[in-house]
Amino acid sequence: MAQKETVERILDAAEVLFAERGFAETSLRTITSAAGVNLAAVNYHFGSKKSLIQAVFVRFLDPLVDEIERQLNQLQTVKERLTVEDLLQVLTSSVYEIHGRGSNRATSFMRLLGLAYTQSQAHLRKFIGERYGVAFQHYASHLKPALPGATAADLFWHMHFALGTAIFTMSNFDALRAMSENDTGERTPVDFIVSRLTAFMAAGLHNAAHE
Amino acid sequence: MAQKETVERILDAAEVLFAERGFAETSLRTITSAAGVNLAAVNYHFGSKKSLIQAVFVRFLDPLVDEIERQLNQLQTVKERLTVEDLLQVLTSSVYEIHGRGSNRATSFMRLLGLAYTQSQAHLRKFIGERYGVAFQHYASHLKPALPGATAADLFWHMHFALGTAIFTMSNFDALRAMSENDTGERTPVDFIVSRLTAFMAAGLHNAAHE
DNA sequence: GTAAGTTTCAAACGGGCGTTTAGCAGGAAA
DNA sequence: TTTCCTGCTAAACGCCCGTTTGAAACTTAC
Repeated sequence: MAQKETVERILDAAEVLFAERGFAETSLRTITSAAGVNLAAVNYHFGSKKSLIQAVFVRFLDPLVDEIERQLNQLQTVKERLTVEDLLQVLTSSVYEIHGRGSNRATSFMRLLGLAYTQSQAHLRKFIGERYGVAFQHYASHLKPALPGATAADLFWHMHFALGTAIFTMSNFDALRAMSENDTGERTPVDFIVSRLTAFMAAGLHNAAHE
Repeated sequence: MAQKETVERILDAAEVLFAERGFAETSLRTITSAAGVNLAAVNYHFGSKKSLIQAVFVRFLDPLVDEIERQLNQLQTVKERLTVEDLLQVLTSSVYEIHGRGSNRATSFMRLLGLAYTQSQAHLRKFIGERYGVAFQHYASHLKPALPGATAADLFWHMHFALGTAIFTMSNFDALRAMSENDTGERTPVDFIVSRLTAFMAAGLHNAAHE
């Protein structure tokens, strides 16, 4: 009990602080003092800072990937060929299913996903690729029939364009919303942004098939 | 002469190394030894590491922003209302104009632009906003008539969706191209990627006006 | 109640960091 | 020739980092 509490508290603090400042910029001392545990606890329970970073991702991604898989399979029993819009919908509703609609844990974690790409943490990218590569390929395999006429190269690039749009937007969510509030004078509702984002991605993806 | 050489060599090394590893992860010792200059030279010529980071951005962005402005003005003497495609074309041809088509300095710098968003360098975002905010607004002002029917919120969000797509793709350019080569077995030409990227962005942007 | 095993803790370790300092080299000005 | 100034440099400063250690505190099992 006491153990689980410590581990859980470290993960909670690390998830928030990594998202706010990045991995290299967040020290173990900052994490452990925010979590109210001893500095040595990280190395005792996780072994190293690298392993802690990976553990943060596992705790979030494992249930999310399972939920996506579940929704994909369920949808397939109803429709034979899924549309681009279906596939994007699966992503957002999976996040909602796990965390509820207004969760800022989700947007905070999207920032982590973005950091995983842009920060120099080769071990993390390798780890994510190894652990979630199959699930990613499975999801991608549904996109091919949804975009008839697109070549393999088309698919690859347009999928990553869409991925980039989502990751960039989500990972800078708070900053963008603050800027928009400055510009237009009113706070944009999350649902509006999400629906516009998916529409943007869908329009771009469809473009892959029409050439 | 001797001075300029040292300053220039520090900027060259810093630009490459920051892009490869990020700001916090690149030490002044790494930069100065790569540049072949003394460690203290950075603080002597730039004052601090923060100022060095800003100087890297100024050296790249100042000429680029000027070129974009020039092309915008020139285009306006020919056409009264610029299209989305025109505006995107200005961006790519400005980069080409300054660095030539195949330059990897451009893609390397795009990575820096991405890092400026995602890394915790508040001073840098503030600096960029202050120095280039006006130019950004000017560019954005051309987008409004190009997308009739879009509200201010539509414009803001779709523009940042597009920005995110570009920054994410460019800043992970090498990694993405390596993945694609793994997948499809052949190396995608830069021109193909750029043209698909702009088409993706244009399709998404047009989507803002049609609702 | 005692032994064994787990978890927590304060303290220290070696190392890398950004920055500062005091002095050196060498051309320009007098 | 001397004086000044700018560019440069070796060495050191204090600080924070991730990790390790050895003992204390607590649980569990017999």
